[in-house]
Amino acid sequence: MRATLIDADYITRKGKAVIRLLLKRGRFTRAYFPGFEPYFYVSPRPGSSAEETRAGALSLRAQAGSETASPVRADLVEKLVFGEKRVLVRVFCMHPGHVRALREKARSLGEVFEADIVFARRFLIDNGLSPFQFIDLGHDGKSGKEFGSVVPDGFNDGLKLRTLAFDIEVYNPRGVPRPDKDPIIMLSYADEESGVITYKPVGLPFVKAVRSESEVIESFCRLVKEKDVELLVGYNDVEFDLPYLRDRAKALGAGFSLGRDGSSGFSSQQRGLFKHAKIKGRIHIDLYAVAKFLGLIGALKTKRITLADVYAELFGEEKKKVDKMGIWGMWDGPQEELKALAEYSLDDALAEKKVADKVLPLEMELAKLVGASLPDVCGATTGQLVEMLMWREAHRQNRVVPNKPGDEEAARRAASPVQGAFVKLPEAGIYEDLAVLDFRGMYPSIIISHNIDMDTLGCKCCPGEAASVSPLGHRFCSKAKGLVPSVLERLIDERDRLKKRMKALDPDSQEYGAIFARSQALKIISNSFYGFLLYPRSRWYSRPCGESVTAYGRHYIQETMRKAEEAGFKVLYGDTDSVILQLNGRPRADALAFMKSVNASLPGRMELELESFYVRGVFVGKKAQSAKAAEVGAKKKYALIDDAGRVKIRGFELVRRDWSRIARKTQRRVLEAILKEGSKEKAAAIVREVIADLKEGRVPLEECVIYTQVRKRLDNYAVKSPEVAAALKAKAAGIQVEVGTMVGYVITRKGKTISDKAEPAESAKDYDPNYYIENQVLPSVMKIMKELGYDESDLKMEGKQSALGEW
DNA sequence: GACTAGCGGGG
DNA sequence: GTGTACGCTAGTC
Repeated sequence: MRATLIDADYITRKGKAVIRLLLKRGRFTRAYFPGFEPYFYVSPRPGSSAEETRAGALSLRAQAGSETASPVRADLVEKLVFGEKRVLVRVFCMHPGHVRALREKARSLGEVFEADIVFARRFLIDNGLSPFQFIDLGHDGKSGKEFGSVVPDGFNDGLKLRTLAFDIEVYNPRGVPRPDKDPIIMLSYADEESGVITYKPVGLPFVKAVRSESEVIESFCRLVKEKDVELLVGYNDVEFDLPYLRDRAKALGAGFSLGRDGSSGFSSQQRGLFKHAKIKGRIHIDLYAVAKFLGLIGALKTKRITLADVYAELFGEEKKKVDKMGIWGMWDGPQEELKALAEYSLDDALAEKKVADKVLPLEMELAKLVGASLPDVCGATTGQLVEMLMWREAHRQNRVVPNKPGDEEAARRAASPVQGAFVKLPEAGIYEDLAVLDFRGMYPSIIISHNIDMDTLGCKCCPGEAASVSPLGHRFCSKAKGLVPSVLERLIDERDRLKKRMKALDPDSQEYGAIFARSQALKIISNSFYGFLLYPRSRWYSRPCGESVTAYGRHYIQETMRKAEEAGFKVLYGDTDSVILQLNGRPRADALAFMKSVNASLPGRMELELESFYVRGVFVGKKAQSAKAAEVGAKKKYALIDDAGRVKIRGFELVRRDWSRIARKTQRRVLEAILKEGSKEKAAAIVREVIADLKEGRVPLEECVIYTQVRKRLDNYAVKSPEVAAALKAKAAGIQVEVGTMVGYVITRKGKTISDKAEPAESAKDYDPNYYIENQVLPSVMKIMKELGYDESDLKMEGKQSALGEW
């Protein structure tokens, strides 16, 4: 009988641990696996034999809580310890709760390994099991029945979990709601259907009115039960919604059970940064943690990880918003306000559901890949994900897992950064006829091609040239493949295979979507390995390995640049893994031939690729502002245009909303004039024209509005900046302003200081031309124009051609 | 700059 | 639960 593995934990029966699996066979069900014992390894200290150490281990006694713990047995196993074969003592314990105490005692016998892995995860690793895998139970699979073997049996790729998103609204007359006093007023939910539960009649078809707040809470619990929810989803509900529900239920004496066994609500535990809420028999995911992870890896660009911002970025549309400080007023207000609140509430749950459907496929692929449960994977950092995978891979290769560093060691590592990538800064100017070449997956391919690994480092078996010697002189073995390179190679090979398959599929098909998510997961993990080598808490930390990777990177990019110059190209720019060449009138085929010749000399799977040819580009030089900035690498700042007129912009602040539209628009027009027509004179003319328009008052007022978000309560601002001044004026005029509100204001002619002159967009009558010329348009275009030889006075000289030397 | 403290999301 | 984690940035000197 096959079932899909969802998660694993354990229960205790007669003093022994019994692994308990959460499975899906239509519905969620449990299966039990007795007989799996916790264990750890002891590496005999020098001078002691394995047998002596084994005997010593067997005589260990330790106090674990109220019990006296002792090993149940110990055997000898051969493992690779940092690349060397050694015989280790494997010490089995009666119960996971005994391990902590016994391992401390065991340290007297030698170095202890793998004594700090969660028991259930140990089970999954040792049995080659991953969540979302089919497993064969070897019997009829009746719930609760025990079984003696589990066989991995392929992945359940089409798995659909019954997912419910929910959200609460709370009465908040004092700003921050107080769970002992302020009631939950609405609760929204969304799966295939959606609705709002409340206790005031609202008169909307999706709203169900019950009699009391208690009934709102109880109706929700009933809903979860009746729908037999498998995956409950909220947004920051670990910190807010779930505890609030629990606290209100307690205050009201209402029932509150979410667990599948009907008895429990949820339990939360601190997990580093995040809390994690567990609901018995179901999966619970807080999308806030997921969104934060996506922000961390660059998959989300929004700075604020609010549901509204995340939704807007993922779907390119705004969700409904209300002023949160005014929620209590809407609840107390007229029927229309109440309706608006219900609509907002519903939209929260709907938005969560859409976000979940969009982001969870990737998290599920990550879970499959690293072999950890969905809740474990959601919100884990990339370092943690790589570690999870590495435990599994180390086990497969019969290698012992290195121990985690202590706090002081981690701090020491963090305080010792390595030299980063090479950057050749461009000379500012306009250039034509360009080719962009870059190394495909540079750092991963360096690691694989040079077998960079803590165990292959310092090779003595490969004589002379046979080893890979990094530019820093570190030697890496060329015979025995290291764990890191071998895992990385497998991941990249797998991703290449998937990419090939994707080419043959319809991008809208379900299969394509599934493969895309897996390919994304592989990409995320592959790209995390370099960081993992230098991540201060990494078990596989190796400064020599990490610094060798960047040293090789600098070597290859510089070599490529040197060869390009040799081949007659002009190297305009180079950064980390890419170079921009000017063809100097030579055919594009020459650039391709050059690329081919470079590739012929590259080792292993390193490969230089053509990103694209470009007709024209503008580069803005950026001087390194500090030693630290130079180390990190100067920001890419250039814009390119290709044959088809597509513009590629890097590093320019074109889209920031805290500039007025006239400033942003002019900056864009200037850049386009340069890119499309190659004319800095045209660009200068545009600037002069805009300055004239501003002076003559021809620029519409709405182009002068500057938007800023109020980041904290207005009375908390010590300095009265223009946006704060405008916000205060808006508030005085009866407009709601709270944290998060977008304030639009215009700098007017009236007043002395900038703050005096700032007027809310709604009430502004004119604009101060001087301010918009000097503080908006000129600074934004000068970012570009300065580098092309203009200074501000050139652009302010209306109509006149400025005297410019050649540059 | 160099360093520390505090916050993130939610209503 | 054999366990534990971050990173930015405003504010200060």
